[in-house]
Amino acid sequence: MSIDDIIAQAVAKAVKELYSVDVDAASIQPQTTKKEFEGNLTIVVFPWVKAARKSPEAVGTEIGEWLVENEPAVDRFNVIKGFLNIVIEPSFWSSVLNHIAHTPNYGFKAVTDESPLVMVEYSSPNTNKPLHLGHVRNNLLGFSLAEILKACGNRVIKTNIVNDRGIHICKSMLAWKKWGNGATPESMGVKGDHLIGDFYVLFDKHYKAELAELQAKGMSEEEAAAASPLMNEARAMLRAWESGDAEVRSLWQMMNEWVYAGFDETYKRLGVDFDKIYYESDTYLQGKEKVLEGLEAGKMYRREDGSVWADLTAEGLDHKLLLRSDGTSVYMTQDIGTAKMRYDDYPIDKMIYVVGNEQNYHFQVLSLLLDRLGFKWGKDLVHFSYGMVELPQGKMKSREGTVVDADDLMNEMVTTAREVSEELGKLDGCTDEEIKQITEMVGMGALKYFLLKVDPRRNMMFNPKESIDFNGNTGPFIQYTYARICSVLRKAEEAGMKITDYLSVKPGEREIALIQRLADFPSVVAEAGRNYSPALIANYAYELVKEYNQFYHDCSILRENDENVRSLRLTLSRVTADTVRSAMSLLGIQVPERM
RNA sequence: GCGCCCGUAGUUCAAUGGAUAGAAUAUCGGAUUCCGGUUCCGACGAUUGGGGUUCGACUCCCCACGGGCGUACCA
Repeated sequence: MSIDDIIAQAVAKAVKELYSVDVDAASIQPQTTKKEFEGNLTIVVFPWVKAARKSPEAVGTEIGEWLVENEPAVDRFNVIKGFLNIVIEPSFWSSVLNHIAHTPNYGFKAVTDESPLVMVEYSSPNTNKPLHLGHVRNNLLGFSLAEILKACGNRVIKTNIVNDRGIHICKSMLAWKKWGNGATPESMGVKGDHLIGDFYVLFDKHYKAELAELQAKGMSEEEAAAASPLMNEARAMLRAWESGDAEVRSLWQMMNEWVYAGFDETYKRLGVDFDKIYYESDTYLQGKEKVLEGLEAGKMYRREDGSVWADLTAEGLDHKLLLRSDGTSVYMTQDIGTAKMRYDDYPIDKMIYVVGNEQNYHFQVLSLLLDRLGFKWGKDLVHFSYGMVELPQGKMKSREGTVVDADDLMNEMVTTAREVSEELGKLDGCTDEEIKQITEMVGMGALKYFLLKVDPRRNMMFNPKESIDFNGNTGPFIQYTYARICSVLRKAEEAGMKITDYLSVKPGEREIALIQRLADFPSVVAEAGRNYSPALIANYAYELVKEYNQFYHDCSILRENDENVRSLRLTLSRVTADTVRSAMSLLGIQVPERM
């Protein structure tokens, strides 16, 4: 049982005995005492003031006195306004540390076949262009969320839905056919996803030129768009694709394979993966089927032009198109089909979609539609809605060419990590292979930490220069602290230092603060799971290393002569290192033993 | 127009309805003969504005102002 639980239960008992009020101990959440007051844990006593018919100060004092009398872990207390600050018996903290050091895996709930099954969808790229910074945030959030949910005792299936069909793919295909001269990733020495992206851009360039030409002849913008031969050719290609035209299909397949090979490389470097990948080319027909079923059951309606709609005005929303007048599917239809396939494949308890907040409306509608179509999980689907990433120079706009490419970004981060390390002379004496590994960890760690430390729901500013700073609230700073602890532990081992019994040691203030912080880790993970927030873990990791640095600054470790005190400090160091590594791994970030 | 989200130090981010709103960075000043000077300590500096609910509001409600996103037979 944690110290928080011990105090919460004791307080509940005190309130019951003193004021005859029944309180659920779980509802009492002791807070860490602010540093300007004396104490370790703080209880807010306002909730019981009314029942006690006494002043907040009196209630705090009475509960405090009761605790000192009846709870051995409590040494003394003070009351300020309605806040009861409790000082825990110092030697108690040694046993807390000992308990943490001997609890495997922080006491996280083990995952069994009975555990809830959560499916997390993330990444969800289009196959007509390479991944960019926005996808990077998505991928990192999705992966980290999956790790956190696993630590919270869930079975997790990571899934990806690849948008591999539609007019946008046809544009790339058409451009390649017209102007590609048989180019392949091999012949051009370019990653497949970039090659296809280039042709997509090329299509757009020609299309724009064509529009300008037509408008110069006096057509309106709309007329020009409808008349554009290039666009009509792309539309024809989509129809040919839908009807299963062999030539179009084989071109489509070949080009998609190139893109997947490129994506795989990017995913691998990002350190993310998937248990099951779905393709919209497989799911869109199922969605169509489902919608037609709904139409028959009177849950949807058909308009004169043949298009199929759902009336959501009763739910306070608008009418939503589900099948075009030509019978083809839209995005929503595909998502319905994808949901159906997934729930056919897995006994899912909870579905989480990691998708940007520009699609909030889409998921609101999807939830209603799935519910209406009889999917019992529809109502409870979770849209993990995250904010956009902006840059110091402004927003990313693909039309203006200000998109930050994921591969370029990763290269840049690792190169910078290497430059900084070399400048500081940190990697002297390492082999090339070691340098490569370390700079990869640091560069990627900087990128990941910076993107994950911010509350996912918020829009954020990504500043590459700031992210790789070895100081401040950054990945490298945390990695550095970890490496330094490893260095201390190595030296202790080289010197043959053994861990002796430290249970009788009374830790000092610094040590207690660090132990208390370490003891918080499991509840932080649980909180991150409840709130779907990797940022809580990231900020915890930072707070933890800051706490360690203060301890490190004030207390000698290797030079301490009392071997029991030294044992306590070595154990504290080891547990801190383990916790840092564990927290960072929940973010998908690796930590180096030297850097 | 309508709907949703967001407004916190110069800047980037924190703060389950709880104490004097915390960090980082930048700027200025200081400590550390010592386990990695990539450390530690201090100063400066903020809740967009106006009402309301509450013992207590950055947080909840209303209004105004400012920003973002959506409202496609795009995905």
